[in-house]
Amino acid sequence: MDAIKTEVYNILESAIHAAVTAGELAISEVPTIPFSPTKTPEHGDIATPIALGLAKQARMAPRNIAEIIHEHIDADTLKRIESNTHPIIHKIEIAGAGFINIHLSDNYLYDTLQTITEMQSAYGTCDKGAGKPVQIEFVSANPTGPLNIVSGRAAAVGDTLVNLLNAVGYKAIREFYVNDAGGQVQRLGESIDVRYRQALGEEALEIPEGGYQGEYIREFAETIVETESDTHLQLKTDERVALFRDKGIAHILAQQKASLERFGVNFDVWSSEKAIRESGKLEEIIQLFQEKEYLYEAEDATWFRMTDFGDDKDCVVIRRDGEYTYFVPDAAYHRDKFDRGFTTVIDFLGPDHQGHISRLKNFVKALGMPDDWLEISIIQQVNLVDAEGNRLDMSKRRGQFYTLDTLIDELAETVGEQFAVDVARYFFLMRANSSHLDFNMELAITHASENPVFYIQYAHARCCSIFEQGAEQGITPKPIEAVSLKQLTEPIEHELIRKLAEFPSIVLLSAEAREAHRIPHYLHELAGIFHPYYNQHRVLDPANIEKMHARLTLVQCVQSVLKNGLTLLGISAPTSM
RNA sequence: GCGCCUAUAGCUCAAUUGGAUAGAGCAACGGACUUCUAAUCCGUAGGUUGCAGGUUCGACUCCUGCUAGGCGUACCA
Repeated sequence: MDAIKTEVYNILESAIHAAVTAGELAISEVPTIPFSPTKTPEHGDIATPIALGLAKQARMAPRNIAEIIHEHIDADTLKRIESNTHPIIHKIEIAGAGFINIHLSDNYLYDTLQTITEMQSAYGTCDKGAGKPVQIEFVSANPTGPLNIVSGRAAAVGDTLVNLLNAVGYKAIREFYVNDAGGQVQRLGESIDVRYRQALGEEALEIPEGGYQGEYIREFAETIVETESDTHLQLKTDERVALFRDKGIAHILAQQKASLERFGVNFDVWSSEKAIRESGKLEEIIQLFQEKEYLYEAEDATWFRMTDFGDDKDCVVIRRDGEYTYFVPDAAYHRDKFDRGFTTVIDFLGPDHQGHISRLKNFVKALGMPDDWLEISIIQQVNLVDAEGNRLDMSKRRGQFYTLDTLIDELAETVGEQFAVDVARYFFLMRANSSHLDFNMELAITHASENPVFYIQYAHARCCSIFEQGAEQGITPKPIEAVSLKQLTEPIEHELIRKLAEFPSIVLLSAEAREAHRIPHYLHELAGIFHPYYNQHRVLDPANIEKMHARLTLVQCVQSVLKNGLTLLGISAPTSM
């Protein structure tokens, strides 16, 4: 496809140059010619609005420009197109406001099948990223409680984006930043301490302000009592809180890791805030800021001149009590990312971190990193919608929340563990990151076509089933060289192949725009062509051997693309359902 | 008050980043299993893209101003 596109590009580009040389087109510079796949076959296979784009510069009507470009296409090429002997172009038409529509010859379709067959699981990949190292930080939930479903969404999105970036040639890694230092984990230690002492009979104790009320804290404290009894009561309170804090972090972190693993997300790097703090990097940064005169003292605290960077207020970096605010370890952490050599860093944050974006970017700028080095985007909230359409509220602090594990447990009850993960991942991925997501629990467990996950997986299973059935009848697919692809004459077969041909550009687009949701949509569309095809046309037909083999090749390609797409999403491609 | 996000079919969302006639799925209605899996397919219907302007050959997309909702705006992370 790429080679074909390039050839078409070159033909049009030289036509434009020729028109300019002939003095018929008054433009100073030939811009890049944009191509897009067409929405309807009437518009050919690919189209370009280049004539519309040149209209202003050339001071001519777009349609005229299109005509002129067409007339200046190399004479030999034109002759071959007209006589139907051109290897790739079947027809060039001017339509609408001045679109140049290119109808490709069937060779293009065969070429697509050839490419898929050759590349197999690599179909869809490319080396656009040129091996550039990219780091994606996501989830990064505080180690103070189980992962909620927003973290689940972030996990699915981040994981998939890493897959996508790697598919298009970057070297992307998954990183989880553990906030194992600071006020939140201190509160965790205090909360566990309260539950511990309560379990040992102390009364009149309350979870401190900002502490964690969750039942899991009580359970964990009771476990400590069971295994270690009351020995910790001998410690001073702050020592005991520190001990429980560390125990709690380790315990909850292990739980979070287990949940993520269950969800099919495996991080490459786990970074620790505590380690960053102990590395001395915070002091380096403070010193750097001091040298650059970004800091000043006021009200017994140290402030950063955020207003110099366009923010509406300055912010505290060292509190009155001498503690750093979270900005400092965060800035140090990002400096550390930079030092590790990533050319691009992407942070996915939760919806409650909106205020964070501009400040973090400003700190990064203050540290001298390029503006576009850090990309931050918010993964919007998730609402679980029950049968009645009611939304369940989630709050970690109030102690009642819907965890990622609960969600998968609940789904697994009806559809089994593997599909539970598949369905959850798909639902988390099918919306743009910036969109709020309504997770329809009822739809998720439906075993029918209205459930998009099953719809796509079923298409894959059907492909597999054809080969299985074929094998029973002693039919072995032939290698593509031995297949007459000309037998694929049905319009729906061409439509299917055109859709298959789109896959690599969808992958690339989705990776570069960081929009994972395009893959689920694409796969759904592909399945949406395959199912009708399957229904209308029989593949295994021993009465028509040549056609059968051509169709088997096509089905193999559909199967590959479905599988490759699902794999990018971390969703299984079942061979039977 | 200020900042970010969102507003598209009855519902949940897309729209190749400014291109041709705005598309899917649910929900509704009618039909198809002697067939490679009916977890499927075929058909019907659904729209002033929140409102008002602007930019241009062309706007769901960009700019301005409104309206409504969500989130943020800590010496918490």
